[in-house]
Amino acid sequence: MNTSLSDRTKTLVAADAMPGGDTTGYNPRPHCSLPLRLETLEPVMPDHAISPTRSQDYPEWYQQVVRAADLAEQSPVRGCMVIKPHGYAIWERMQGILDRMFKATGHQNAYFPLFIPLSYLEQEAKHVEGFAKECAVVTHHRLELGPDGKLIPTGKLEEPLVVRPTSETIIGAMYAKWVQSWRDLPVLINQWANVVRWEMRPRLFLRTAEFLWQEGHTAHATREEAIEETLRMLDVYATFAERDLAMPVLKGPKPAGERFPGAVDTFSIEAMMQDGKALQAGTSHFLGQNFAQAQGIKFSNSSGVEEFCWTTSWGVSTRLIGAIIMTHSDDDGLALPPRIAPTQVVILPIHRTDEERTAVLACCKQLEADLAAARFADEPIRTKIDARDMRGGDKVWQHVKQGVPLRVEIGPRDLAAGAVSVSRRDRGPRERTTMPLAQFVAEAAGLLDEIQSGMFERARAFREQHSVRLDSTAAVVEFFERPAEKGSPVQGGFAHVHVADDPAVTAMFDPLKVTVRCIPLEGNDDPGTCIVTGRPVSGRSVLARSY
RNA sequence: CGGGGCGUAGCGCAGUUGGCAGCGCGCCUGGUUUGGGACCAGGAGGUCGAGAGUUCGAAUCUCUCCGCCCCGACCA
Repeated sequence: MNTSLSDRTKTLVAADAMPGGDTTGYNPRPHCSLPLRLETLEPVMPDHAISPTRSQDYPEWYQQVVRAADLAEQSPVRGCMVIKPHGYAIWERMQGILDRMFKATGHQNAYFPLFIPLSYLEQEAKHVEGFAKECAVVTHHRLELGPDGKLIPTGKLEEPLVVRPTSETIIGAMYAKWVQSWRDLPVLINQWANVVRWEMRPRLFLRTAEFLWQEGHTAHATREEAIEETLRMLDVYATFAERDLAMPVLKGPKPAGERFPGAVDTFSIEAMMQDGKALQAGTSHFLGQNFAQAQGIKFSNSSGVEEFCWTTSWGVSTRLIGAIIMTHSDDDGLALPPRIAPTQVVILPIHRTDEERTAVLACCKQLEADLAAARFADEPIRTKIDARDMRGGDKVWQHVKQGVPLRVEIGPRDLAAGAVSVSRRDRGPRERTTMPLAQFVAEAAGLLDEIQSGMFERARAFREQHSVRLDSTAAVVEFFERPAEKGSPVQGGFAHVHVADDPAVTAMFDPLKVTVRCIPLEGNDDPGTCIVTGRPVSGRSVLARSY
């Protein structure tokens, strides 16, 4: 930004408001004083592409990252977002990988109705209680033109229909018809769908009135088999989160108060976001026979005796996109783990003349083909040539903000030298390395692998750094009330504490806005006594603030 | 649904005795540039969130409604 002094005088406020031409346009100091800027005589250059930074204003930073990466935006419908192509491409990656994992564990996809008869929801007492407050209800099926030209709903339905907040009841009703014999079991079905939960306070990806997800619903002959399924899918989610999203998670059962309405046991994977809060990134429920009894999902066992099925359900949603953002992104915008990135390598041609353009583009296309022939994570490397006619710097920053793992620039000088210049999203945005083109082709997959594991390690180190073992209520209070350190958005973190699953525990930490997230299944052979009730417990629970 | 903040060009904002709707960025065109978020010139773009009211006259005053953001209650 080579602004002359006089120009700067004219554009001071704007320069300050738009660091480096950031199109998000966030302006933290709209009334920036003129003299202050003139004194320094420095061009107002940004330190970061995203403003505010994480430590300045974490929630605002999150929204700016979503916008700068062009993932989604608010729709005209309250609480509902539009998922834009880049955001949807990430979701499609997630779908692709998870879908393969579901199939590999024996599941099939099917599709059930969006609408659920009101009476179905009433079948399971706790289930109604849990979802009643956030249901969209369809009561009419026709519109008529009123005298004032406005449309009026008419044709009242006999029985109102609920837009599914989850599909246990409608799917269970079908299972009741499908299952008769022990030979019909297990039923292992998944559906990719949208659901609606009329949330009070929506946030892009993290909590929207309508969201996309998958919901697996299974029915089994025995309790053991259903529990095994519940834990198997929890493992699938944990593997996916850690291997593909580079997001370390804790998995374990939730306390009674945090259970899915109608479940006997709810297990979750919990991830730590960069502000120290926990995000429930996936859940797997053991439903016991609750739904089977409510809906009559019965079978004759091999002895001819009629029994109720044991069912499970499990799901992850577009919330995972929010999880990626808050796990990996930095003050320059989104950073995508290579395995989930829709584009892993972006090739940026640099040229002036038409001859240069032709030669450079030819080289780019060859590189694209070479990379497609190379493999990373058992797939061709996903490459995009960005030949748009716009300034190079602008283009580079767009890809930084969109989180593309590797950027490759090819200009006439590189062409002459048979080289490329390579930048990594996990390094500084201005860092570049020049290497022979052939070497890059050979090493690209390795680089992606290094970025992937580096992102995971960094996230894990962050979580460990903000995790503590605490042994008194006073220590817990101190941990969560201690103000964030300068330059850090983190307040609190994960506290591993001995607590019983008891209302007294919930009440104790309620003022801190801290809850028991889960009781980790792994590395938790650590018996002790509950710091609130004094009862013996077999291991530590994780206390945290959560999304 | 409670508390707080806010709705003026795509984005960020200015516009307080009510009197022609502005600035910057972005966008378009032309030119000069080009290995790093360029410069010059010209241009397009707004029923000022919606409705009602007060007034000769409303972005500005009054009322109602809608939406967004933050904090709470609820949740994937």
